Amino acid sequence: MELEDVTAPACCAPLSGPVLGEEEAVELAGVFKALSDPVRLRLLNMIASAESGEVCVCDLTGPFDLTGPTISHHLKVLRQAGLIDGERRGTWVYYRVVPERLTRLSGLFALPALASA
Amino acid sequence: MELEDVTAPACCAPLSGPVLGEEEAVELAGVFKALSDPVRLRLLNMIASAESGEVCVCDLTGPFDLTGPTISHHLKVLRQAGLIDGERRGTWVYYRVVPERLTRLSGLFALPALASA
DNA sequence: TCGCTGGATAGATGGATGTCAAATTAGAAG
DNA sequence: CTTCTAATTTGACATCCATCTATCCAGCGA
Repeated sequence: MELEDVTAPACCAPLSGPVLGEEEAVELAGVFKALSDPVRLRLLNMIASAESGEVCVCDLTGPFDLTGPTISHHLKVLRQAGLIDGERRGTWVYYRVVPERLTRLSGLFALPALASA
Repeated sequence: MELEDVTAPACCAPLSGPVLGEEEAVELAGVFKALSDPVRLRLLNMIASAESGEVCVCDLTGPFDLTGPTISHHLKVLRQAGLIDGERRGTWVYYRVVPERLTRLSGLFALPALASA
């Protein structure tokens, strides 16, 4: 289940911060691209709101009118973005969120006052 | 400079919240799609970090190795996502961020504890 | 070992998207 | 009115992406 994390040093400085370099912009855009699909957002929502903190893939296929491979593809994209992490236990695979990744994004949209005076 | 805002009722409930409906997911995904391009992220960054709170389009074209129409296109996407707003004054057009829109996004990534016990 | 099931991968395809060149609109100045 | 500049729109093109079908891999049990 190892998968290269392309977005390691991404973000942390708010969008209104000093200057967003081209490289940082590319990395950040990658994360947002992973979030730019309704199915992936719902998948992430289901995983993030799970009572046990994790969700079996077998429970993620049902709610969607999509084939298994498609769901698998979306989970892979979320995984590559570093937003979720998966583990195989026996026959089933379980996914959970990567908390640091989500809380980091939160700080991006802070605004510095917008003092008009 | 009027432009339909497709994302009006989007967001507010955190991603780890109850259940993300399909419609909400589509709207939210639209906002993230607008943020999923490096050029647009840098544009938003420049606008959000402007001293005066606004930036002339004429100052946004230079930093990029792109043509005017392309920059204009990206600004339109950000505008349609409700992230920025533009105003024409004489010959020039000035863009500024829509603060509510950015601060809203911030709350999306809050996590409820992740209590493993 | 064989077969069954859950999940991932590979390849193909239709639709979306970033980019540019050319044409168009909006103001300002002669 | 004409012309020049700033910015957007239009149309075209290459690329990317979500989805599918078919295939393959990993565990479990008989």
